[in-house]
Amino acid sequence: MDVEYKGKDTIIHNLKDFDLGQTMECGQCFHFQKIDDDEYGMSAYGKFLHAAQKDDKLYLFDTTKEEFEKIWCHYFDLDRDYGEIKSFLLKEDEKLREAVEKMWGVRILNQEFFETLISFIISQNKQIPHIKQIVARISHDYGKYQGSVGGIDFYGFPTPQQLSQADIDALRECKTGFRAPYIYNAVEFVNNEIIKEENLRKCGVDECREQLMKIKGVGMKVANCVSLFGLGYREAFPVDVWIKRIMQSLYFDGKEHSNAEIESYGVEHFGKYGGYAQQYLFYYGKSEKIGLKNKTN
DNA sequence: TTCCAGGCCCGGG
DNA sequence: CCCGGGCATGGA
Repeated sequence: MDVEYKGKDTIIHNLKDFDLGQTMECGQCFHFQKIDDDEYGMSAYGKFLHAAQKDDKLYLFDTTKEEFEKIWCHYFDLDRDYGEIKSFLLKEDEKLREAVEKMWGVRILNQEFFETLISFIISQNKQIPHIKQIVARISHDYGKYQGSVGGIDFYGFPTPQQLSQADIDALRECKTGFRAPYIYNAVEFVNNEIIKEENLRKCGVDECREQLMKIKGVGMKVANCVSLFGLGYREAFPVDVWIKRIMQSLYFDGKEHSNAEIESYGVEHFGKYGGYAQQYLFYYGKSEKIGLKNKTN
C-alpha cells in the first residue's frame, strides 16, 4: 500500500484485500450512501468522506494527510494484513474458502463506539435499508451538517450529549418504534458513565459484553456486534438469523442448533479472528441465500 | 393482505 | 434453560 497526496485528495495505491463496495455493503455499517459504482459518501468520526475505488486505487476526495493518517486509515482497517488473517482462517477449514474468495475485499471497519451501539440497538428486527434510514434521520435531527455529494447531505451521528436532547417521544419521531426507550436507556448509560468506552476496550470481550447487556435492549447479538465493530474485539462472533442458517448448513449438516451452541463453536473454531470469519460468512450467506427454503434469486 | 426483518423482553413451563 | 408472544415500522 502506497499513499499519495495529490492536490486536495488522498490516493492509496496497490491496495490488497480491499473492495470499497463490499466493505460498505456487507452489513457492518449503516451511515453511508452509494453515489455510483464503487463510489460512496459516508460519515464517521465527525467527518464526511467522499470515496471511490478504481482497480487497486482508492480515492479519498478532499482529504488531507492528517485526516487520512488520523481517521480513515484506521477506519478502513488498512493497517492490518488481511493475507495473514485469511491464511489463518483457511488453514484446516475448507468450508470457509468459498465465502472468503467471493467476499475477498471485505474489511472490518473500525467504527465509533457510540454510533455502533445505537445503530445495532436499532438493527433488531429491521432490514438494513430501514436501519440506514433511521440512522440518517437521527443524524439529521441531532447531528451536525458535514457535507454533501451526489445531492445527498451528510450529518454526523450525534454525540451522546447531542442525543441526550431527545426524549423518548422525540426518538419515536425518528421511527425507532419500540426501540426508542432502549436508545434512551443506552444514551443515559453512556452520559452517566455507567459504561465507559475506555474501560470496555480494556476489560476483555466477556466483561465487555456483560456490561453492554446491562442496557435494556442489548442482548448477546447486539453486544457482540458492538464489541466487534465498535470496540475492536475481533474475536467476537455475533450470531443472527443468517449466521445461524449458514453455520448450520456448513458446519452442522443442516441440523438445528441454538444460537449459543453456534456461537461457542464459532469462537472455538475461528479463535482470535472469529469476527472476520463471521463477516465473510454473513455477507456470503446472505447474498447467496444459503440455508433459505426457497432460494429466489 | 400478510409476512417478516443482522432481536430482545417478559412471562411461563 | 428453553420456549412463544408481542413489539413499531415499512417493504416485498
